[in-house]
Amino acid sequence: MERGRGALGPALELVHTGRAPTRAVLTAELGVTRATAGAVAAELEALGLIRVDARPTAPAGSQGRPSHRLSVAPDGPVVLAAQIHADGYRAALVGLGGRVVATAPGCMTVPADPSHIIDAVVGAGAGLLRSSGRRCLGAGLAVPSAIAEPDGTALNPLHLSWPAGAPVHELFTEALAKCGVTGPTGAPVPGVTGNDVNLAALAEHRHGAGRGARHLLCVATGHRGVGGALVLDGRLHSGSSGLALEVGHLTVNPAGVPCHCGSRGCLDVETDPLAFLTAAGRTPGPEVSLLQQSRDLLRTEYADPSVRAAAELIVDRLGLGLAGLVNILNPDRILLGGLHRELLEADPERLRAVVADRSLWGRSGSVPILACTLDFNSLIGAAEAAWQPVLDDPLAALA
Amino acid sequence: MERGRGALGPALELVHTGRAPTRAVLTAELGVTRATAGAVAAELEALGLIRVDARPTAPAGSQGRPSHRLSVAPDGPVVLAAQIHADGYRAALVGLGGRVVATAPGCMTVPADPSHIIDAVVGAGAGLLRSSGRRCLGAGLAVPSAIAEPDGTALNPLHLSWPAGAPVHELFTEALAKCGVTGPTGAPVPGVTGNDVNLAALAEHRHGAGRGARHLLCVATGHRGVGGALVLDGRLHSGSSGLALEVGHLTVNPAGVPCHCGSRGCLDVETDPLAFLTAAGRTPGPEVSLLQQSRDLLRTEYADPSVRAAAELIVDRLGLGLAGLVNILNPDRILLGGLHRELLEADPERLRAVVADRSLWGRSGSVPILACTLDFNSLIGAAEAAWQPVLDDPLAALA
DNA sequence: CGTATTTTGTTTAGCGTCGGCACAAAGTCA
DNA sequence: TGACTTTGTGCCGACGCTAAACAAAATACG
Repeated sequence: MERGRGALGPALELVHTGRAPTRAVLTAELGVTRATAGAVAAELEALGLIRVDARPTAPAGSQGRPSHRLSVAPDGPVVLAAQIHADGYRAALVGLGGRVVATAPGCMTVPADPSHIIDAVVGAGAGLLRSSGRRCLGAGLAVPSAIAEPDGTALNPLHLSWPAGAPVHELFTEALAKCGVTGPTGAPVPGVTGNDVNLAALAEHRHGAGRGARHLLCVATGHRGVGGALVLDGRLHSGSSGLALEVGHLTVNPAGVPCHCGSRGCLDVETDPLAFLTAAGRTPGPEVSLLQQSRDLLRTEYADPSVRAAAELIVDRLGLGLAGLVNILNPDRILLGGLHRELLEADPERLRAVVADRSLWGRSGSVPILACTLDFNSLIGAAEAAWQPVLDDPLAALA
Repeated sequence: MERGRGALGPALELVHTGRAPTRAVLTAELGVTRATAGAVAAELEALGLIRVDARPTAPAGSQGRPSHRLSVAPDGPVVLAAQIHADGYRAALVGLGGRVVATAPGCMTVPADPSHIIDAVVGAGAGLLRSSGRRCLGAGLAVPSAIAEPDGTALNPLHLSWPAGAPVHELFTEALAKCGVTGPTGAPVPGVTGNDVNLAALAEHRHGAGRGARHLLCVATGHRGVGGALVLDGRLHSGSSGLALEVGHLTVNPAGVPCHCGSRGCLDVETDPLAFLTAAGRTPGPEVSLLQQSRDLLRTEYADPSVRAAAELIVDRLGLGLAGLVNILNPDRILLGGLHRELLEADPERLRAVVADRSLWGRSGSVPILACTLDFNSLIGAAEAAWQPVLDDPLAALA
């Protein structure tokens, strides 16, 4: 008599996100009886997804029977996570709980042809799978471009020198089949594809600085342009065709530089690494990434008045853009990544003040603005997206 | 053995929105067996919420056994709907299916003191309830101001000359108790309060031009300023504290007039009725509302070049604002109300072209932009919000 | 005109999931 | 050592559904 089938998914998600360290809190979080929570935990353990400690652990200074700790199975199944960025690609195996199980050395090839690069990164992931010998339940790919749904084409892979409309999802699926990345049924695992900032936001919500937020807004800039993402009640909001949160074309400087969108003074061109370097009077070199150059500048020469002034200028513009987003989305937390994160950490108060001042209700209850905390959050996010079917229905996903 | 308790709410919602005209389609829509759908329908009928026709109706040119029509119970329970606007207030009783059962004559008093007006409108509604003798299950109030959640205070009741922060929800709840608007338990019915544009969007989604949209964006202007609303998967998205979709401060004219928000050229001041009248070179008179004046001008003098030019100017700015929202929210449908609706109908192609041109992915797949179709949509929306608990769990709401 | 077909609705039996409850286990507190 | 607190399990029944057979009411067709 197997019990707790309906609660299986929610329960796994609670353990996955670390919100259910014991069966007792699982009981409370699920709102079921102890009997059900126990059965659910037993079934998840039988499925090889979670581990229930044999020995109970007594928390200091508490009475009652000590509870057995619940955790993600250390040798459980994994998903293949892949990321393509301006300078190369990266592949990894990620278990439940966002644990990186194995990583392929990050390759630094300029990703010219989409099909080659996707084959290469999936090949690297497949190699990790073979050498680790672990079961694979899914695969996710993060790409620095808007991905149209449901076709899965990359609409603006600007700094990848890919053709617009590249069929990323199709290529990824084919590569997974070609490289023999198969699931429990023997068929190739399903592949999910997404924008890197979107996936990073998902990862931060599950395992990083976004934990517990109901309406999480994420804004980041890595190379050129600015990306945004919104996680609502734990699910990525990607709009009706995957193109939501293209925040780069909010006007933040009416007298600013022209943007390819036809307007001028867009967030995209006014707050990215190039804008910062230019504002600081530096000419970017070709050797390292723009993000790296601006990060270095910010960290080593913040005392220089011109650098500081440039940072403040960018912060003010970013604040204006964030305020606009706050007026529209009313998030309960904002996370910043890439250069925006560095700018926040350089002067947290200035950015918060601008946002509070320029958003309509900022004074009454201002929004917490925090830095992303997860390393490789886009990669972890790709894994999260791949885990989603398992979290939604563990039994179906393992069948 | 009562069957179909869990599916009760979804089933009622399907009948409520007219998407389940017979038990057969109810079966299909719910994804359950005919047995369950039949039991659910029987139970809803027993609760007095829906009606199952005694005689079957045979659709022309179809074989098989003709089905019995499902409809909302004509003499079922109602909710009290109330609306306060710049020129007065309105009260009505609304049944399931958005049917207005009774209306109090719209009162045209300038609503100076919140407590008096709310007492008056609830009093009018209570009078309707007494004379109709129908059961009341809830009450909703639409207000032309952002309403902060969860406290229910009106943050910017600008054209009501109310104090900012007026405790609208509290006053509404008190008025309901004072006027003896009681539910099945004998206790005063719960009151829900919301922004008028938000509620209008909800109503349009359930019964109007928004039917079937998964991501519905609504933008409207009635008097001064511009309001927005977003309905996601059938639920109003009001942000983490009820303040989302304050779309009025998107920049649509960098060289425009200053706005009270500190910026200039905001949607709020560049596309409202006053902006249109001013652009057409007219000085607004005090006798009728700004909306009425601009509507009259648009309808009767559209041939006048200055009027037409003003309309096109406003349409271009509105298009810019909508394009910004499309980039951020990626809705699958846009609905316009108030003057914006009139402007759309005066020249649909121009607005659609501007939005397609200025939104990032507008060319590939442009968003349908339609006019609101429901009369008194804010009022109906207040009723919808009041019906929500019943739709979520009919048994609990009737207990 | 009668029979087959199609579609709708109902009845009955049964199963899976969960809650309720009693009981057991493993610690702290006095 | 015994009372208390908290965690975990076994058993039973209730509830909410599915499956499948049956019944009903129309059209289609020979």
